[in-house]
Amino acid sequence: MKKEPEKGLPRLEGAEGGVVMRFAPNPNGPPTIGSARGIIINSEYVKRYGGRFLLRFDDTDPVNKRPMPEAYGWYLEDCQWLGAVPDEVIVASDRLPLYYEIAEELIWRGGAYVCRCDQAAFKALKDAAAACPHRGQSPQENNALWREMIEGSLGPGEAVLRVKTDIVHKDPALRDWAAFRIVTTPHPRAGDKYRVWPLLDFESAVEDHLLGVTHILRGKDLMDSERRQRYLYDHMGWEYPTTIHWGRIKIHQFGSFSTSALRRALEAGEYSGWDDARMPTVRALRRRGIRPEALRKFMVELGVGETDISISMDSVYAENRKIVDPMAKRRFFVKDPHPLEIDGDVPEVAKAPFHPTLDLGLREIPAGPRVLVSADDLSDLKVGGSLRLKDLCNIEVVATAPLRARAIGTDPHQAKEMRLRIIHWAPPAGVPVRVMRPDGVDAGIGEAGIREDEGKVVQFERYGFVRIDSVSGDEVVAYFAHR
RNA sequence: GCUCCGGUAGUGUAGUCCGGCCAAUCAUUCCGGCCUUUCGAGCCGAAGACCCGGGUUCAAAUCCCGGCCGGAGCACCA
Repeated sequence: MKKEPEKGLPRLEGAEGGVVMRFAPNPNGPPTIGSARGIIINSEYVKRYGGRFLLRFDDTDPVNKRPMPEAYGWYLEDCQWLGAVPDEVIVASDRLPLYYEIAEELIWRGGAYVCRCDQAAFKALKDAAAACPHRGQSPQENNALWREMIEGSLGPGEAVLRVKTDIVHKDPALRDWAAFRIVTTPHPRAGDKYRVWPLLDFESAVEDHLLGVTHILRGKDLMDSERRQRYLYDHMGWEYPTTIHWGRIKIHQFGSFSTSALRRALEAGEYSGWDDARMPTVRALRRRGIRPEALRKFMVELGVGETDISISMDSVYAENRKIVDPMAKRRFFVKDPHPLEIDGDVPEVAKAPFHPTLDLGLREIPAGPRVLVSADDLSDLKVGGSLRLKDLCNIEVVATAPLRARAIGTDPHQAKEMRLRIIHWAPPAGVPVRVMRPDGVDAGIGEAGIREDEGKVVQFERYGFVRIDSVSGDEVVAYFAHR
């Protein structure tokens, strides 16, 4: 029996009655392209089956992956921009009392114990599949020690609460994992209100149950996490949600990156900000003029396979081009401008269409006997050679250095008959433009009308699509999207 | 060392659970050609893959075993 081919995302097991799904980042930086995948796929399933999409901040490490206060808002902004407004926002660091309650119940149920081994000692025992001396403590003893952890008579490193699993489990990764540890470093949000913080496996597992999450999408690297968490669910008599794993994602254009590494590079001054054109963040893509629909389409087509994948931004760019091409005005931008003197009849003003196929009207560009052409086109400007300046006139080059030509007509049909190469140009009185690209910065002169396009995505003809980021008194800054 | 997961064209992806419709889907990329006053868009065409070896079967991308390759976990990180 064969099924019809699925298009888009694969069916979710048991989702027919609606789903509750969450995206659960640590806000230690802004959302990256990888985060976008989580945001988009989770919210896409909720759209498809109905239900609730939750945004939960797993911000329970004040030290190693210290949350950034600004990042909470960034996630909200980027979710909204991606068309995934959460139905509810949960912040783990606001909810420690809830976790304490459950921890206590777990202790009384005999599912957890306070371990006072030092880290290395416990690891040695664990690797030998041997129980530590504290494993046999009674619930009463454990509860007393747990109180000491919370009340402060035990210091960091002196005790952790462990969930009992199977100390002889063949996979060492699953043996008696730590659920809480003592941290006295103040939390960016909670300050020094708490000194006992849950670890991911406890916090995430408990929240998923509390929130009624039905389906969890997470990285393959967290497969063991699930197996660990199931012990907790068994102790508590809870039912574990359905899980789906996906492989690691690597992007050709950005290589491997981690939020922590990006943060260090940023702090070292290597980037202008989290929305630097070179950054693999959602905000950087937005600034460059990538449309959210392009990202959604791309992510849905990627699917949710367990294979580790290495993707290229080319596919995102292709999707984006389809969206942006029909609406982007055309503009002239000349990179590395060189002056060109033209003898003869050159129109004082060029009238050029804003779009090659759509009727978006015409723009007027001041021209005259002196224009600028790009250094990239110099190789086509040889003495005796002729070409067409797009929307202006046809010329024959009479000299290089300095560059000089004579006008040989304005008719585009003539150019066509002569099979002239067509290049673009800019007026000397144009506006200086800087283009911030993932691979560097281009500078040049653009037609003055670009000043009207602030915030818009336009196409610099024969150069690529850009978003006009800012227009100041004497300069325009554009962010490069793609060709 | 122990444990877990994966391997379909350059890159992704469908098909794998329930073997035959798969001489293998779609997208992107690349290469030709057409069209176009942009090196953009559009149109047409082409190239390109089941990791390897055994086994089961009338029949294997699909099931089984072994190998190889890749990724991950074994944190008081997420």
